[in-house]
Amino acid sequence: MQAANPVEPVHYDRPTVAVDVVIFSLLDDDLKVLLIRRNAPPFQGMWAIPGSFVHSDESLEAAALRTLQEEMGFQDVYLEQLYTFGDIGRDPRTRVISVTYFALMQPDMAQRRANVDAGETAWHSMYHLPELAFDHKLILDYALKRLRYKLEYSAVAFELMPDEFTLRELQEAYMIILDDHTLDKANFRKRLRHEPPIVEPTGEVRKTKGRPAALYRFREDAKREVKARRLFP
Amino acid sequence: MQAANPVEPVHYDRPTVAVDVVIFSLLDDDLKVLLIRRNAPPFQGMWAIPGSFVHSDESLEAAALRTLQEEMGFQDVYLEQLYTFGDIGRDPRTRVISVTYFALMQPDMAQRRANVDAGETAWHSMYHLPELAFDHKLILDYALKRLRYKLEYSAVAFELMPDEFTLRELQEAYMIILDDHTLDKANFRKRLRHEPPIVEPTGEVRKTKGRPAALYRFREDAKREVKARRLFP
DNA sequence: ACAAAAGTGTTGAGAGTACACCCATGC
DNA sequence: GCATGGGTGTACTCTCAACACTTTTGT
Repeated sequence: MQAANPVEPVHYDRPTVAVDVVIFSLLDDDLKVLLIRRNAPPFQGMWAIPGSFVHSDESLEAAALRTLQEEMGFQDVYLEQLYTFGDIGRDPRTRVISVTYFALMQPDMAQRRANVDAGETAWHSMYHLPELAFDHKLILDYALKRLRYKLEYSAVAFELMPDEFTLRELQEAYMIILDDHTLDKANFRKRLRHEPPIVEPTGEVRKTKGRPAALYRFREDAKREVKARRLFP
Repeated sequence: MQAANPVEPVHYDRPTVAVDVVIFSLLDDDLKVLLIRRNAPPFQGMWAIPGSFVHSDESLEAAALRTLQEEMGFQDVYLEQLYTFGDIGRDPRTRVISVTYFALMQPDMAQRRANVDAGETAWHSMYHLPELAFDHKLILDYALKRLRYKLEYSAVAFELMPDEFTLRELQEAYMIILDDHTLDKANFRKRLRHEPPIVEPTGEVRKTKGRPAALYRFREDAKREVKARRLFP
């Protein structure tokens, strides 16, 4: 709105603005994304990322949180803006600009989803996606790229893990998200010990078959670090 | 437009959508950004990032390119989407959602700016910014962060350099952008030799006082790489 | 010869990788 | 004891920062 000659924006033909939220979770040893089946044209019967139109009295992030509330029944998750898609033909009905977000949800949250609204929603594996409406395949590809990328340089993995976990479980999470099941156990753990350390033992253990595994939690300062280090505020 | 129950978006009260473009260039051994002085309220007399409202028949990128055309008279620059700002009160007149871009411009381009439109535009040092309208200070801070970040992992610097340059000039560019004038010459050059090499000698030299310096250019494949490696398409 | 800037080589510390090994528990 | 997974140490390579050094030009 900062044209050289500022004119009241109302003179312009305005596009519609939506938010779409890519909601990730780790369930059943797989990386899942929440999708909604469309029950009306266009793309009727196909799956889509949950979204809403942005109301004029709410911020973009508020609209994304409202979408989470509507689909999941709560909104305390990690949320980060992804990218804004605005090509002309992306919605065949009318011009829609979509500000996309991605959300990371702990598995216990993901499971107590109450399927709040009437629509048919389901977790889908990112590695076996159904046919998607609009340009949503593109959005998911991009979201995955960003998630993987953030995994390398920050401690976002925490947002997808339960409060307590073993180091093997954490390593599994990395391997699932990166789709690389060859990570070396010893080296993975060495990286966790690097300064500053991001996990700390709880003192408890989890019994498995074999030697019991120590339980860990994420350090509070590491969590703060994730937000501070955001390159995309 | 992907709500669980798709409704024609026209039912909603729609915000206005703008693009704002942060245009960087290296001039006079300084990192500069193009700003426009506002000649009407609000924020009259303050400086702002160039921008336009998005027309309903153009993509976001097209709107950003049109803004460049209007302010600079041409549009062949590096352009990348930055972030979308949509808080409620950011424009006191009405609700405006701003999709921001950042552009990198070679110095010869930046100099032949014909001050195309009537508004007062000027290059300002990123290190001595005037008071800015709206939330534009925030946008600039973020753009600088992203530029610095991209400098580390990709070869975007090329977009700010002339076609031919000496290695010292390239190092100067890095030091200006990173605001770190302690880079080691030998180590800087070693990094440039890493595979894959991103510069190649032209065979020409530039006379300075002292030993003449070999001229280099960026390799075409390195330029392509910059776009391919975009984590933010 | 000297100043000025271009350009290179050497060294040592630390990070990443591959891989082998030891430890605690249940049966 | 042995299977099962948890947990660690070592040795090798590679990257990178620090710094000293050599080379080519103009005056």
